[in-house]
Amino acid sequence: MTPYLIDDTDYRILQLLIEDSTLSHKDIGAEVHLTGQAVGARIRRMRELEIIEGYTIRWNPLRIGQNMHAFITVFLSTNAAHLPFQNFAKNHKSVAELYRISGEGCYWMRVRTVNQEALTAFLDELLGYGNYRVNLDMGKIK
Amino acid sequence: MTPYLIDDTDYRILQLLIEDSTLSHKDIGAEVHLTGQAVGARIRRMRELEIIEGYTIRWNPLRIGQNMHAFITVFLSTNAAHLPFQNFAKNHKSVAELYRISGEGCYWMRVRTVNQEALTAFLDELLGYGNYRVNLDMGKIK
DNA sequence: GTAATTTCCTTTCCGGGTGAAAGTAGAACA
DNA sequence: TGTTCTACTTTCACCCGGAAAGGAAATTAC
Repeated sequence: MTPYLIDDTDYRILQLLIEDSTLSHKDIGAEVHLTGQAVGARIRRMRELEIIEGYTIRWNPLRIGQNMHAFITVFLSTNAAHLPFQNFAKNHKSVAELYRISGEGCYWMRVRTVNQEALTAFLDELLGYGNYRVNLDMGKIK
Repeated sequence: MTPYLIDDTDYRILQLLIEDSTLSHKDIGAEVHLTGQAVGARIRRMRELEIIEGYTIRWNPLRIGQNMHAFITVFLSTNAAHLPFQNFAKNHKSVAELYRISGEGCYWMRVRTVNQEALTAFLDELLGYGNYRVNLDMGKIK
């Protein structure tokens, strides 16, 4: 499969970077049969096209005591509730991700807190905007 | 809040790296009042503690035609279905994330496909293991 | 009270990665 | 055949990152 806007080589470079973004351009080049500089140029192009949005790290919240990880579906009954809710979620540091969704519910979000009390406190706040359904992470499989 | 195992300086370094892992140790040091080498040592320590698991990129699947993004809750009725399902999900490239969950449902997963047909095909396969509830991403807010 | 140890930092130094610039090969097209 | 464009390689200079050595402060033992 050759994706939109990029060729197979770009796609392989992208996959390598997703796995390990510290790979040197030279090492990537050895994989895809290019010089490091050519790889650099392709990466720069993908950044300009905003295919690559930035560089970040994979990290483990559990290791620093962020022990609760919840998937929450939010149900809002009135139109007026949307903006206040969005502001609440955007500004709350426990909300790691937030999406508008189709299907059951209005929003889906990923929430992380240090412990159960903090999650309960979060849910109490959330009740001010609408109803919710919570699923707790009981183990990452993939 | 000072998290488990690491001090405030480590935490600030971690946050900076999450935002942009290409920041030089020197620049991070300027933020947290350390030399680049001291920052490097702290980062190395966090890697050894597996707080930092690796370096990766933030990228936009939409830009290369990965147009469908779905949050799927899976319901399995029999014990025997779990292992086959896990193998299916682990090996399927459309499954971006997979968690065991508490609450309604047995598993939660994030699925990305190029288009609606591919998602439908995926769901047809999924039916071989159990039932599901699908929510489509209609817009990322955070 | 003082010496030894540990921890964490800074300074110094070297290998190697990255980006810019210049040059080259091949495809598209009139 | 000549022109242009694109994508690559080569070369070069700069800066980053890790290793090693040295120093300051806190902790522990006697």
